[in-house]
Amino acid sequence: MGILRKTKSVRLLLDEFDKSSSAISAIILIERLSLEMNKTTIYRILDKLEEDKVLHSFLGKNGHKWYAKCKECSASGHQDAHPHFQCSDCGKVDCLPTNVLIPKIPNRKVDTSQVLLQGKCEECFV
Amino acid sequence: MGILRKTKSVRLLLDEFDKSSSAISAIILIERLSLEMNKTTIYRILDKLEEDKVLHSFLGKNGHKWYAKCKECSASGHQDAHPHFQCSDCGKVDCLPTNVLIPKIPNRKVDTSQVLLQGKCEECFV
DNA sequence: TATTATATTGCAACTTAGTTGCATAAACAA
DNA sequence: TTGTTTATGCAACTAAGTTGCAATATAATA
Repeated sequence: MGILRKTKSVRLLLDEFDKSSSAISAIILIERLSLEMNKTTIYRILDKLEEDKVLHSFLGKNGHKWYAKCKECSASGHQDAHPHFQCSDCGKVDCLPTNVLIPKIPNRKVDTSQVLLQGKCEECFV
Repeated sequence: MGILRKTKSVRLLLDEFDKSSSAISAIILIERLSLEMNKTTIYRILDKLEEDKVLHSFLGKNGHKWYAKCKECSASGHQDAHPHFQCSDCGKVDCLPTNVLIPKIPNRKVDTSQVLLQGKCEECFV
């Protein structure tokens, strides 16, 4: 089951995602909210928000978990077929509005796909 | 610098990749070769083989590192634009010969791209 | 072949992202 | 306000991957 009670911790976490349009990693959240709540709480709330399809998660370049607000996810069945872009300079991660065409693979059933692009973001690419 | 000496450990590791056409995770190698060599040695040799473009690496579904023999990598500049497929049932990982078309992203420079597909593989998809 | 310089290995200890169990505290319905 | 259930904090744990260093194997040179 997902989120059942709107606690202070849930509100604080959601605030962070409302503040920025970029994705946020669990590590960054733990750092940012270290005075407000425990890391265990953060991991648990993130899990639930994902279950509730409020957030979607994916892995960044080091295999660390990132989260972003779901927009078109609920409509398309939470497929997250959009690519994620991580800047190799500043580390920032964004969801790209583009859709990547995943080719049909013979004899296999593709359920989910993750596309991670790396390079220079708008600010670091001068 | 990459591999300089053809040691017993290097040969044993390369043997594993010659035996199977699938990708192999560092964890699996550590398990398989536990009697032959130390995990530190395995991580170090994998690093060097990747530097030498003999292997390429990518992250599986849990953020764990996987390695596969390079085939067209050297030609295309080690871009690894091919997708990797991980079976959600048996866990096996393969390089797919297909190429995924990565769309141009305005105002950004894309250097590398990773595509991980998950679903049922040929054997588990009945 | 013996010697020597250098690369490689094993080991133990460490780092760190994420998880688990349990006692306590906060939500919320009645 | 009371009682039931959910959420939280804490400490301890798990596991992938890393680091420093002493010992060993490789390969070039004499």
